Amino acid sequence: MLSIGDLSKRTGVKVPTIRYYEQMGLIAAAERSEGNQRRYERSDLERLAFIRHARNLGLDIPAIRELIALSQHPSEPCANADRIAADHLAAVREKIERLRKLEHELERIVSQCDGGHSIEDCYVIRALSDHGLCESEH
Amino acid sequence: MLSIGDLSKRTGVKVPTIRYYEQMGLIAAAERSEGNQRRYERSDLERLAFIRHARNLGLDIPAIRELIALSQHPSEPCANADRIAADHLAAVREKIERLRKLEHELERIVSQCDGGHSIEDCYVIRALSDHGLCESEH
DNA sequence: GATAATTGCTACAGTCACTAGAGCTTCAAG
DNA sequence: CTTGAAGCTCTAGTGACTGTAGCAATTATC
Repeated sequence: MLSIGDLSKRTGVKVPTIRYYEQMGLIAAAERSEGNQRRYERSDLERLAFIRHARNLGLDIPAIRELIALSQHPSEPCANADRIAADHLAAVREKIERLRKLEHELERIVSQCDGGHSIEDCYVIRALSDHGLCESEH
Repeated sequence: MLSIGDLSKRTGVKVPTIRYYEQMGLIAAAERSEGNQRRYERSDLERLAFIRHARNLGLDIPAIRELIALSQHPSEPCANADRIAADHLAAVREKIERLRKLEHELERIVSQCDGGHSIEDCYVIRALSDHGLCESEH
């Protein structure tokens, strides 16, 4: 039986975050000791590792909840799990695309300004004031 | 003199967002009509366009506040403006890096699962359960 | 000029995934 | 048996808005 602190140390998930996941319904409400403290088993360790891993990959809590629900029906088809991951991948790719454009624009703006003159002539400020100086929409 | 709705239509910034920017000190509190409604001038249009442009580039509100303050001292050196933009560019690049790694890992996970079998054998679920199946740390 | 539709006002709650703090109780070690 | 660490609940704060409620003012139509 592990205390919440033990579970935290073993999974790298902070104590308040574990309680938060319980509140969000990602992990079952733990058994309690006589003094009302949470006591965990090995299976909670695995569950929490699953959650942490999914969060590290950027999945949000509803998606994780759904994946957990799915994982509890081993004989069901896995199309839904596949879809969740694929949708997330698509979202990640969109974010990258968007950030790439920003990177481009910022690169261009920064490269025209070496910080060695006055605000009056500063390309950073001018570019922000006048969208016409931009190459792409954003 | 423009109403807040006019200003909104002309800049593409939503009405509540304009009020929010006022509250955050990005735009001066507007003059009011007899009936206590905000009335704006041409200069507010420009200011708001500046803010919107900076937000579109991903700059946060404290950064924008600083840029606005800088822009009001035209003869000061522009090193600070340059630094804000360069720092932001660096942050964008870091985000892209991180998302690239996620993309890679998700790609790998998704490609091993065609959605045509059962949860039991689902690579998406297995990969989330077992970090050892991952190629990189995350 | 009356009425109706739109727009505006303030203030507060909600978003997401936590994180921090207050004020208290329980536990483990010496 | 005492002390300090760890645990408990509850509330509020993060960032940049967005949505809602309940009004007041303005504009358009008749």
